[in-house]
Amino acid sequence: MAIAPRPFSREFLATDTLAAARALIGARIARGSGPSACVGRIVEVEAYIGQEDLACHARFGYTKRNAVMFGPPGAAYVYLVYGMYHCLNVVTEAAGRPAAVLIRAVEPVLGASEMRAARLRAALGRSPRMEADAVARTRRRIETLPAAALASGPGLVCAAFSIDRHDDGRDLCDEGSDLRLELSDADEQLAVETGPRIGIDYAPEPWRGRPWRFYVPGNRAASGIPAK
DNA sequence: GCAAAGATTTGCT
DNA sequence: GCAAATCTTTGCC
Repeated sequence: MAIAPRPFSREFLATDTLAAARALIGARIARGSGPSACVGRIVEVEAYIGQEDLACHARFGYTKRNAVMFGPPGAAYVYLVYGMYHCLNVVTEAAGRPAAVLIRAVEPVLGASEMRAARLRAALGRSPRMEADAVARTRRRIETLPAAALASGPGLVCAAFSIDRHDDGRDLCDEGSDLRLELSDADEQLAVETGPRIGIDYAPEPWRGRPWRFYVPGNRAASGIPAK
Protein backbone atom coordinates (compact mmCIF):
# COMPACT_ATOMS: atom_id res chain seq x y z
CA MET A 1 0.00 0.00 0.00
CA ALA A 2 1.24 3.41 -0.96
CA ILE A 3 2.23 6.01 1.59
CA ALA A 4 -0.09 9.00 1.44
CA PRO A 5 1.67 12.15 0.21
CA ARG A 6 1.34 15.33 2.24
CA PRO A 7 1.13 18.88 0.94
CA PHE A 8 4.30 20.97 0.79
CA SER A 9 4.65 23.26 3.81
CA ARG A 10 3.61 26.84 3.08
CA GLU A 11 5.37 28.04 6.24
CA PHE A 12 8.62 26.70 4.85
CA LEU A 13 8.15 28.54 1.55
CA ALA A 14 7.44 31.71 3.50
CA THR A 15 10.93 32.12 4.95
CA ASP A 16 14.05 31.64 2.83
CA THR A 17 13.83 31.25 -0.97
CA LEU A 18 17.20 29.51 -1.32
CA ALA A 19 16.29 26.97 1.36
CA ALA A 20 12.91 26.50 -0.31
CA ALA A 21 14.56 25.96 -3.69
CA ARG A 22 16.82 23.27 -2.28
CA ALA A 23 13.91 21.61 -0.49
CA LEU A 24 11.80 21.58 -3.65
CA ILE A 25 14.37 19.26 -5.26
CA GLY A 26 12.90 15.81 -4.79
CA ALA A 27 9.42 17.12 -3.96
CA ARG A 28 6.57 16.14 -6.24
CA ILE A 29 4.32 18.10 -8.49
CA ALA A 30 0.90 16.57 -9.10
CA ARG A 31 -1.88 17.34 -11.58
CA GLY A 32 -5.38 15.90 -11.36
CA SER A 33 -6.47 12.74 -9.58
CA GLY A 34 -7.57 9.23 -10.40
CA PRO A 35 -6.32 7.23 -13.36
CA SER A 36 -5.37 10.28 -15.44
CA ALA A 37 -3.30 11.89 -12.67
CA CYS A 38 0.24 13.04 -13.43
CA VAL A 39 2.98 13.09 -10.80
CA GLY A 40 6.62 14.05 -11.21
CA ARG A 41 9.69 14.53 -9.06
CA ILE A 42 11.31 17.95 -9.27
CA VAL A 43 14.98 17.63 -10.28
CA GLU A 44 15.96 21.16 -11.32
CA VAL A 45 14.92 24.62 -10.05
CA GLU A 46 16.12 28.23 -9.95
CA ALA A 47 15.56 30.93 -7.33
CA TYR A 48 14.55 34.52 -8.22
CA ILE A 49 14.66 36.74 -5.18
CA GLY A 50 13.29 40.24 -4.80
CA GLN A 51 13.34 43.50 -6.75
CA GLU A 52 17.08 43.82 -6.14
CA ASP A 53 17.72 40.61 -8.13
CA LEU A 54 18.19 42.06 -11.63
CA ALA A 55 17.42 38.69 -13.22
CA CYS A 56 13.99 38.53 -11.53
CA HIS A 57 10.77 39.60 -13.22
CA ALA A 58 10.14 41.78 -10.17
CA ARG A 59 13.12 44.02 -11.02
CA PHE A 60 10.72 46.57 -12.59
CA GLY A 61 8.47 46.51 -9.56
CA TYR A 62 4.85 45.41 -9.44
CA THR A 63 3.31 44.73 -12.86
CA LYS A 64 0.24 42.94 -14.09
CA ARG A 65 2.31 39.91 -15.14
CA ASN A 66 4.25 39.44 -11.91
CA ALA A 67 1.43 40.38 -9.52
CA VAL A 68 1.21 36.87 -8.05
CA MET A 69 4.85 37.01 -6.97
CA PHE A 70 3.95 39.87 -4.64
CA GLY A 71 1.24 37.76 -3.02
CA PRO A 72 1.35 35.02 -0.38
CA PRO A 73 3.76 32.05 -0.64
CA GLY A 74 2.64 28.76 -2.14
CA ALA A 75 0.91 30.30 -5.15
CA ALA A 76 1.77 29.35 -8.72
CA TYR A 77 3.30 32.15 -10.79
CA VAL A 78 2.81 31.18 -14.44
CA TYR A 79 3.88 33.37 -17.35
CA LEU A 80 4.41 33.11 -21.10
CA VAL A 81 7.99 33.29 -22.43
CA TYR A 82 9.03 33.92 -26.01
CA GLY A 83 5.40 34.11 -27.00
CA MET A 84 5.02 30.33 -26.97
CA TYR A 85 6.03 28.55 -23.81
CA HIS A 86 4.79 28.76 -20.25
CA CYS A 87 6.97 28.66 -17.13
CA LEU A 88 5.85 27.54 -13.66
CA ASN A 89 7.15 29.14 -10.46
CA VAL A 90 6.41 28.56 -6.79
CA VAL A 91 5.97 31.87 -4.95
CA THR A 92 8.10 32.20 -1.80
CA GLU A 93 8.62 34.64 1.10
CA ALA A 94 6.04 36.79 2.82
CA ALA A 95 3.35 38.65 0.89
CA GLY A 96 4.71 41.98 -0.32
CA ARG A 97 8.17 40.60 -1.06
CA PRO A 98 8.41 39.27 -4.64
CA ALA A 99 10.33 36.00 -4.89
CA ALA A 100 9.78 32.63 -6.52
CA VAL A 101 11.35 29.33 -7.52
CA LEU A 102 11.22 28.37 -11.21
CA ILE A 103 10.54 24.67 -11.82
CA ARG A 104 12.99 23.79 -14.59
CA ALA A 105 12.75 20.02 -14.83
CA VAL A 106 10.65 17.15 -13.53
CA GLU A 107 11.13 13.38 -13.66
CA PRO A 108 7.88 11.51 -14.43
CA VAL A 109 6.70 9.26 -11.59
CA LEU A 110 3.11 8.57 -12.62
CA GLY A 111 1.11 9.25 -15.78
CA ALA A 112 3.95 9.40 -18.32
CA SER A 113 1.59 8.45 -21.15
CA GLU A 114 -0.76 11.26 -20.11
CA MET A 115 2.20 13.67 -20.13
CA ARG A 116 3.17 12.47 -23.59
CA ALA A 117 -0.35 13.12 -24.85
CA ALA A 118 -0.27 16.60 -23.31
CA ARG A 119 3.11 17.32 -24.95
CA LEU A 120 1.62 16.34 -28.30
CA ARG A 121 -1.46 18.51 -27.77
CA ALA A 122 0.75 21.46 -26.87
CA ALA A 123 3.05 20.99 -29.88
CA LEU A 124 0.22 20.64 -32.38
CA GLY A 125 -1.86 23.39 -30.79
CA ARG A 126 1.04 25.83 -31.16
CA SER A 127 1.11 25.47 -34.94
CA PRO A 128 -2.47 24.84 -36.11
CA ARG A 129 -1.56 25.18 -39.77
CA MET A 130 1.23 22.64 -39.80
CA GLU A 131 1.47 20.54 -42.98
CA ALA A 132 0.50 16.89 -42.79
CA ASP A 133 4.07 15.57 -42.97
CA ALA A 134 5.22 18.04 -40.32
CA VAL A 135 2.43 16.82 -38.06
CA ALA A 136 3.60 13.25 -38.64
CA ARG A 137 7.21 14.18 -37.82
CA THR A 138 6.19 15.97 -34.63
CA ARG A 139 3.99 13.06 -33.61
CA ARG A 140 6.81 10.58 -34.19
CA ARG A 141 9.31 12.72 -32.30
CA ILE A 142 7.15 13.03 -29.20
CA GLU A 143 5.97 9.43 -29.27
CA THR A 144 9.56 8.19 -29.26
CA LEU A 145 10.84 10.50 -26.51
CA PRO A 146 12.26 8.70 -23.47
CA ALA A 147 10.06 9.27 -20.42
CA ALA A 148 12.87 11.25 -18.77
CA ALA A 149 12.67 13.83 -21.58
CA LEU A 150 8.95 14.53 -21.23
CA ALA A 151 9.40 17.38 -18.72
CA SER A 152 13.12 18.13 -18.99
CA GLY A 153 12.89 21.91 -19.36
CA PRO A 154 10.78 24.76 -17.94
CA GLY A 155 8.56 25.00 -21.01
CA LEU A 156 8.30 21.23 -21.23
CA VAL A 157 7.18 20.91 -17.60
CA CYS A 158 4.23 23.14 -18.39
CA ALA A 159 3.46 21.34 -21.64
CA ALA A 160 3.56 17.90 -19.95
CA PHE A 161 1.36 19.02 -17.04
CA SER A 162 -0.95 21.19 -19.19
CA ILE A 163 0.00 24.29 -17.23
CA ASP A 164 -0.89 27.68 -18.68
CA ARG A 165 -1.94 31.06 -17.36
CA HIS A 166 -5.21 29.63 -16.14
CA ASP A 167 -3.06 28.22 -13.33
CA ASP A 168 -1.51 31.61 -12.46
CA GLY A 169 -2.25 32.29 -8.79
CA ARG A 170 -3.40 28.75 -7.98
CA ASP A 171 -2.55 27.56 -4.46
CA LEU A 172 0.02 24.77 -4.79
CA CYS A 173 0.00 23.99 -1.06
CA ASP A 174 -3.70 23.07 -0.98
CA GLU A 175 -4.02 19.28 -1.19
CA GLY A 176 -7.40 19.75 -2.88
CA SER A 177 -5.91 21.80 -5.69
CA ASP A 178 -5.86 20.29 -9.18
CA LEU A 179 -2.21 21.36 -9.43
CA ARG A 180 -0.23 20.96 -6.24
CA LEU A 181 3.09 20.25 -4.52
CA GLU A 182 3.50 17.12 -2.44
CA LEU A 183 6.09 15.41 -0.28
CA SER A 184 6.33 11.65 -0.08
CA ASP A 185 8.13 9.63 2.59
CA ALA A 186 8.85 7.11 -0.14
CA ASP A 187 11.33 9.48 -1.75
CA GLU A 188 14.95 9.10 -0.79
CA GLN A 189 17.17 12.10 -0.22
CA LEU A 190 18.63 13.35 -3.49
CA ALA A 191 22.09 14.79 -4.04
CA VAL A 192 21.90 18.47 -5.02
CA GLU A 193 24.42 20.64 -6.85
CA THR A 194 24.27 24.36 -7.59
CA GLY A 195 25.32 26.60 -10.46
CA PRO A 196 24.49 29.89 -12.18
CA ARG A 197 20.98 30.38 -13.55
CA ILE A 198 20.30 29.72 -17.22
CA GLY A 199 19.08 32.16 -19.86
CA ILE A 200 19.66 35.37 -17.90
CA ASP A 201 22.57 36.89 -19.83
CA TYR A 202 20.72 40.20 -19.72
CA ALA A 203 21.38 40.46 -15.98
CA PRO A 204 24.54 42.23 -14.73
CA GLU A 205 26.87 40.81 -12.13
CA PRO A 206 26.64 39.80 -9.40
CA TRP A 207 23.19 38.48 -10.33
CA ARG A 208 24.22 36.62 -13.47
CA GLY A 209 26.78 34.54 -11.61
CA ARG A 210 24.83 33.82 -8.44
CA PRO A 211 24.68 30.02 -7.94
CA TRP A 212 20.90 30.00 -7.56
CA ARG A 213 20.22 27.02 -9.80
CA PHE A 214 19.75 23.71 -7.96
CA TYR A 215 19.73 20.34 -9.70
CA VAL A 216 20.26 16.61 -9.25
CA PRO A 217 23.64 15.84 -10.85
CA GLY A 218 23.50 13.18 -13.52
CA ASN A 219 19.72 13.01 -13.61
CA ARG A 220 18.54 12.43 -17.16
CA ALA A 221 15.57 14.75 -16.83
CA ALA A 222 17.77 17.58 -15.53
CA SER A 223 20.60 17.14 -17.98
CA GLY A 224 19.17 19.44 -20.62
CA ILE A 225 21.81 22.05 -20.01
CA PRO A 226 22.65 24.42 -22.89
CA ALA A 227 26.11 23.68 -24.26
CA LYS A 228 27.64 27.11 -23.78
C1' DG B 1 1.71 54.59 -29.76
C1' DC B 2 5.75 51.70 -31.48
C1' DA B 3 10.07 49.08 -31.26
C1' DA B 4 12.74 45.63 -28.83
C1' DA B 5 13.69 41.75 -26.20
C1' DG B 6 12.63 37.78 -23.51
C1' DA B 7 13.69 32.74 -16.85
C1' DT B 8 12.70 28.44 -24.53
C1' DT B 9 12.38 24.87 -27.80
C1' DT B 10 12.83 23.07 -32.32
C1' DG B 11 14.51 22.22 -36.85
C1' DC B 12 17.70 22.92 -40.38
C1' DT B 13 22.56 23.86 -42.21
C1' DG C 1 25.88 25.13 -34.05
C1' DC C 2 22.57 28.74 -35.35
C1' DA C 3 18.29 30.98 -36.30
C1' DA C 4 13.31 30.99 -36.49
C1' DA C 5 8.83 30.89 -34.30
C1' DT C 6 5.56 33.99 -31.73
C1' DC C 7 3.30 37.44 -28.61
C1' DT C 8 3.33 39.75 -24.20
C1' DT C 9 5.50 43.15 -21.58
C1' DT C 10 8.56 46.86 -21.06
C1' DG C 11 10.65 51.18 -22.26
C1' DC C 12 11.17 55.09 -24.91
C1' DC C 13 9.33 58.72 -28.37
